[in-house]
Amino acid sequence: MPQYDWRESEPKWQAKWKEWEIHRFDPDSEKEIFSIDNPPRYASGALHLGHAYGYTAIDFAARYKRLKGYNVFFPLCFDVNGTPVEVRVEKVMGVKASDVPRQEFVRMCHEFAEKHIDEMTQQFEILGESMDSSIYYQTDAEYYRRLTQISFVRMYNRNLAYKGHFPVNWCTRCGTALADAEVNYEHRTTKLNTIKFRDVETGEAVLIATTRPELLCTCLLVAVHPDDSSKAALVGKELATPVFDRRVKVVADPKVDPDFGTGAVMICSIGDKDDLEWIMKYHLPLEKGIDESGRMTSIAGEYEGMTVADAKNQIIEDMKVAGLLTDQVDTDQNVGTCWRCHTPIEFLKIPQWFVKTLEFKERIHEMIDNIDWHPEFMKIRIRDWVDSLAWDWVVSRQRYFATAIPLWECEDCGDVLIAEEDECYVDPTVSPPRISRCDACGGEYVGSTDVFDTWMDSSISPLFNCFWERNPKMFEKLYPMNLRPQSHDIIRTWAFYTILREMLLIGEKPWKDVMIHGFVMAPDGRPMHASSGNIIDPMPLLKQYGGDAMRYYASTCSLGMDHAFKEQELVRGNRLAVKVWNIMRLIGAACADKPEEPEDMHPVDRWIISRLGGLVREVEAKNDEYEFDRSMALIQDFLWHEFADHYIELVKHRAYSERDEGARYALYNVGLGLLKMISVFLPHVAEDAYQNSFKKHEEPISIHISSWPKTPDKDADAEAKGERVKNIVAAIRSWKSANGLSLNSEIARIEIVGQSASDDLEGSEEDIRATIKAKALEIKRSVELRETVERIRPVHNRLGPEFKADAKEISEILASIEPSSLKIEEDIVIIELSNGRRVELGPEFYTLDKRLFSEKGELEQVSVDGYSVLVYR
RNA sequence: GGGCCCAUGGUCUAGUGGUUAUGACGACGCCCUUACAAGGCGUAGAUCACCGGUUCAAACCCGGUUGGGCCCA
Repeated sequence: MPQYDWRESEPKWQAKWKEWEIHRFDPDSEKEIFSIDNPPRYASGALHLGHAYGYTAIDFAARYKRLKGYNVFFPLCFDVNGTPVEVRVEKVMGVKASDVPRQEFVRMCHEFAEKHIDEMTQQFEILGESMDSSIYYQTDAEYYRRLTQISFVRMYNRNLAYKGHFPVNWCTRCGTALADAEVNYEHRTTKLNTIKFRDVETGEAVLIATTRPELLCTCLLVAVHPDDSSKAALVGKELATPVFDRRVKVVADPKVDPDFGTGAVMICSIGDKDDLEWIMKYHLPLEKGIDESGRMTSIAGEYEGMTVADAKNQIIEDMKVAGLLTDQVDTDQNVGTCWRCHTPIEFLKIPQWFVKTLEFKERIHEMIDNIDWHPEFMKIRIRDWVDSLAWDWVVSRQRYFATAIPLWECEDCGDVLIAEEDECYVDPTVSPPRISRCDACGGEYVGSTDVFDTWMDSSISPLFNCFWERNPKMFEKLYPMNLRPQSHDIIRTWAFYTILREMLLIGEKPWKDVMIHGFVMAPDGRPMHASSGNIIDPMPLLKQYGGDAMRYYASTCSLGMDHAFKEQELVRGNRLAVKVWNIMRLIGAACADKPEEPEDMHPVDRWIISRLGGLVREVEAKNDEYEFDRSMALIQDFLWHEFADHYIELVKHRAYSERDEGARYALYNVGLGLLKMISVFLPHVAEDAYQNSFKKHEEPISIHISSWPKTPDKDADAEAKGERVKNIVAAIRSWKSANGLSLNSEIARIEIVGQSASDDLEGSEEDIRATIKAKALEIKRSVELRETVERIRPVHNRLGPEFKADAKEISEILASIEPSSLKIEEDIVIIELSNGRRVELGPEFYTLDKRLFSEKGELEQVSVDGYSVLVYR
């Protein structure tokens, strides 16, 4: 007996798909396009479960749309930029970026990333992802970075980008500015120090609590709450700081929390965003106590040159010795940290390039509203983010491995010489400016050593995909794209920046739909973190279960939600693949020649065909909303139970020996329809089964470029009839099993008793008899046997609307009636309520479970769908 | 502290006003039905997180509480 072996099958079909080029986007085709703004995979090398799930969810959309007849644009792409690569190169190569010549370091980064790309491409293949290498890109290539630069030049020339001189988030370890989106907040415990300021006039001590005593050297102001009566006398006074003896004024400000610390707060330049607000509000000068590398400046006097942490410890020690520190307690704080290295950020005033954001909030909102968000509630998240923005987007970084900012600045007067568009791509640290001397002052132009935030590259992925600035005709044809798929953690970055950039550059939304998927969590439901030791490597799982099994896991994850990883779903995925393969093998055996649609078909044949049509419509509806978990649940339930357990069992007797055309036609077409729908999820086993059982009768070289199944009109009559046959047969099979009989054991005789049984089951008699292996089958209107009521059941949804408040009591009385004492006349049940009211209930308000008895006991009875099925052993 | 989402048998999960509350994995029992024992038929196992409210009727709608996740401050 042959068995499905995914180890052999999966690599075989992966190689064939490549050979056949079936995932190719055809730029010349007239077919409607479905384009996917695929997230360029970050060039880190290691595949994690989140990738395996996320890219597979996207692949579901790609494969579905291909079957629906679209010319699908689904690029293979990699993101090869930025600090993470730099950090890893520094670690792996044991170098520091600042110690190596700039171009040499950049070259090392390129090479490091490049090494991973083949491996990552292979990982995608193992997962059966249908990305197209003919529309490949990677973000560190000059063909890509050229567009980043052109887009900046254009924004600069339209006054949408500018150099700003105000404080920015600064990572002292990475030595670069960071956007708000790159700042994470971490809970930390730190010391809240109560220190003594001195009233200059009276010499009295004034206690102030602070977590950052090292910033005393830039203390500018002390604030108290205006309603704080105990501090009212201080307002307007002048205080002297400890250690540095700086003179600062006291003001009353409602932002002060009178219950925190001592109720008096010191304001320095610049400890945190609150300080910054106060500095703006009171027009205080900015003093630079900390430098770019995180060391104290000369303002800090004897602490100059120390790191922030050392300076803090030292100043606390010194104050202790001097008796200026009165108290130290633990306090929780949220500290902003660098997204990459988790170093606490500082606010430093270092000139940076900005892209205007704040003045476009309204237009961004309009753009957001014009996009379909899946799930819908993700729209709320991006709206909240837009509303919360307080600063423009800082796009310059003081790093190396990223797109160069294409401009030169005059050494003397700061005049900016921006590159011409046709100069791009240009690295101004290498290429000389086109004008050697500054027009204004004759000074020398020096190339900018700043690079772009890598989101400046990522946020034009739709423009790159649509051949912007390369092929206007294709751009017209492709833009806007159909779908942006991504995870929810980068709504504030990738999704937001892309909408902003395309709005500024094109004036139109980048995509019609956005699909946001969640995270794969550890099996315990907590996030996977190296520090928690709960990271699951998908590669051994892929080796153990295969690509289709991993894809099955992905198909169980609902859109937008986080999901605890469950290995049991891979087990189930394996089993489903085997089941699919076996079902299709049976069909192949019965359909050596292609069945034609016959004039007459049995009710069960018409039943399964009609039901498939309904399923296809439901699956389409779910797929169109990107709710692939819903459609997979529908498909597998139908395939395994309705089709395999019921329909196939019902027609086996006809399909083989009799070669009944109706059965073969239904088997073939329902089987192929199901196989197509499931090929979106399990592409390998679907291809294998297609090639084995269908290909010889079908045109398409692969199931993945075949057409989506047709949807025949609903045949309500056949559906009702088939359902009854199914239930009768299932009940008898179940009865056999319960009685310890093997399913192929013979039964002497079956009688099916019911008012309309002969009409209902017309044409299905032989399907029933042969399937349950009864020697004789008879259908009767009634039977001369004693009938007893076993149970009476209230119909709640009829009783409720009719009897309102009394419904509950009526239900209880009905359910409590002893069946043997029940009196029914003309189908009317009469009961009496506790309040004395007499109620007459028609048959619509209750159902009766009945049982037939033979005095001799030679038969058993099974109730199903209102029929009595009498089984004579 | 704010926004969004979630809470259903041992585990994961379906279920947006009336159901004997779905299925999967696991457990147990029976059955080798010539597509499949990686199968089939069953059994056990859930006071639907908690407290209030709306309603004739709530797992489902509303309010609150607790716990978890994501994002932000």
